[in-house]
This record gives sequence, C-alpha cells and structure tokens, in this order.
Amino acid sequence: MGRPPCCDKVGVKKGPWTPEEDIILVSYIQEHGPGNWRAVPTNTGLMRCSKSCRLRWTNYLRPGIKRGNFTDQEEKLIIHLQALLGNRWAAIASYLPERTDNDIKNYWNTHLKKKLKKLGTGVEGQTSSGVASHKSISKGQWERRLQTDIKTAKQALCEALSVEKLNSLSDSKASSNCYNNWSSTTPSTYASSTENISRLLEGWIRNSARPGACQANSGSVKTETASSQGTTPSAADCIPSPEPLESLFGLNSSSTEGSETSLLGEESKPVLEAHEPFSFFESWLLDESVGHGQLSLLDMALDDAPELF
DNA sequence: AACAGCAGCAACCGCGATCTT
DNA sequence: CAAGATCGCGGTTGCTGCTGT
Repeated sequence: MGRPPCCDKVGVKKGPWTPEEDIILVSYIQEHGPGNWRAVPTNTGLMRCSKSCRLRWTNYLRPGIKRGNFTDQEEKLIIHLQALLGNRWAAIASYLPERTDNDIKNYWNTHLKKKLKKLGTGVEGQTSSGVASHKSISKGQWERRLQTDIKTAKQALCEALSVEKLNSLSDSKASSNCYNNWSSTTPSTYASSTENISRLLEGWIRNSARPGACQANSGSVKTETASSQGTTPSAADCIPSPEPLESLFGLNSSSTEGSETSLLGEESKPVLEAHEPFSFFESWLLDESVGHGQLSLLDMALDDAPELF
C-alpha cells in the first residue's frame, strides 16, 4: 500500500541552509548520486524534508550552476521563451542549463517584468499559457501577434544559441558551456559545484571572521547537524580550509569519476531534457532555423544528443 | 545616524503528475 | 487496479541588504 512517508513533519528544520548542511548534502550526493530524496534526510542525519534537500541541490548546489549576472542573450532568450511558453520556468530553464528555474523565475519577476512594463510590451496581456489574451484582441490580430511572437522568439533563440555555440568553440572545454554533454565535462562541472560551496564558505568565513562569531551566514540558524555528523567539519573548526574541501568533493580524483558520472547523469536536468524527444513545437523551432542560414540548431542538437537522431 | 521603504533572492507551500506497493 | 507516497513545478512568502529621506 503506497510508500512509507518521506519525512515526518515534526522536527523538520526550515529556513536558510547552513554551510555544514550544504557540505553534508553535497558529500552525500557525491557518494550516492541525486535521486531517492526520501532517503537523504535519513541517511545524512539532516533535519530537513526531502523536498527541501532536493530544492537546495537543484537550485544551489548542483554542478554547473551560474548565478546572477544574466547576459543580454540570456535575458532575450528568457523574454521570448516566456512569450512562447508562458510561465513554464522549468521548460525555459531547459534552454538555459546553467540557470535554475527558480533563478529564472526570480529574475523574471524582479527584473524582466518591470523592464518589459517600462518598454510597454504588455506582459499583462498574456495568459498563464503565455499566449496573448484572445479577449482583448481580435482573432486576426491575435494570430498575427502570435506569429510575430513566435518569429521573434525563434530569432532570439537562434541568436542566443549561436552566441553560446561561438563561446563553446572558442572555449571548447569550458565547464560553463551548457550545451556540451555533461558527462564529457564532468570534472569541471563538478568543480563548479565546489566553486559554489567555496563561494558559500567564503561568505561564511567572512561572516565568521569576527572572533567568537562562529555561525552560519544565516546568523540565526545554529549548526547542530554538523556536530552530530562525524564526517563533516564541526562548527568548532569554524573555518575549513579549501584543501580538505577539494578532497571532500573528489577533485582531481579518478576514483570519484564513476560516482560523478552517475551523479550528473542522473540528476542534471539539461541532460534529461536533451535526452527526451523534442516536442513538436521545439522540433519545429529547430527545423525552421536550419533553413534560414542561421546557426544550425539541429547540429547543436545532434552534438548534444546524437542518440536522438 | 536612524528609520522606512524597496528590491532581490532563497526557501516554503500547495497541487498535479508519476510512481510504487 | 487502487491507494497513497514521492517528485517536480509554479506561485508565493519572508528575510536580508540596500537606498533614500
């Protein structure tokens, strides 16, 4: 009869994650791979809901995540994909593998919405499905507008992707290249996870640089979990050095490659998306661009997911 | 310098889809 | 096949830092 409950509601910790918790989570996922989130709180001793663990991983700790500083191309792509797909942030995020849906959603709500409002592009005129409201405009107008939207979206998509492609050519092994097969860039993408943690810890170190101030960046959240876990730096250590972290994350270690591969293979949303068959609309989008002398998106798709074709 | 308002972002909540037993 | 748990997504909230007064 069904599965056992994922987590008890009682005693579940909420609020900002501490660096200790992050480290516990990352090291656990490095060892076991993402997925089976139900088991994560139990096996790690984290007093967090499995949902919270998954969210923390996908939105913050997952390898290959770029944070902040959205480029013009990304911005453009988001705007047009939003016009095309509506508020389907996960779908939009699949076109921007370095960005999380939460990040895109936040960026849309805080920056782009206002920007578009300022420009008078009428974001409000869209329904939740992303299509302009039928009620406010006649059918003919709506169809024309839809066609224009689609055309513009396609163009922006091509532009944005061609920039990515160029970047990838000039910096072919860069971990930030979102369209490379992740398994081929596993070490560097995993390193970027380390970078995430390192950045986090840097902030933590800065915050705890004050004598006696040995607490997480959230300030109010105490760190009882780490001290209960023998495998993680205790709060008393206060400032972990980067070297142990590198070993913790398995950098430059061939022995960890297997787990990393499975880790990325199982988790990374872009890969999952890329391996799924394109929707009719997406395929059409890609096909159309091929015939217009633009960057061959089909080539890109072939590069990324050869098994699809 | 102190306070209020605003903006940005991390995390939570609720719901539908999917999966497991 | 049904029941119930898990997963994933989108909307929303609340905290924190910044800016203006």
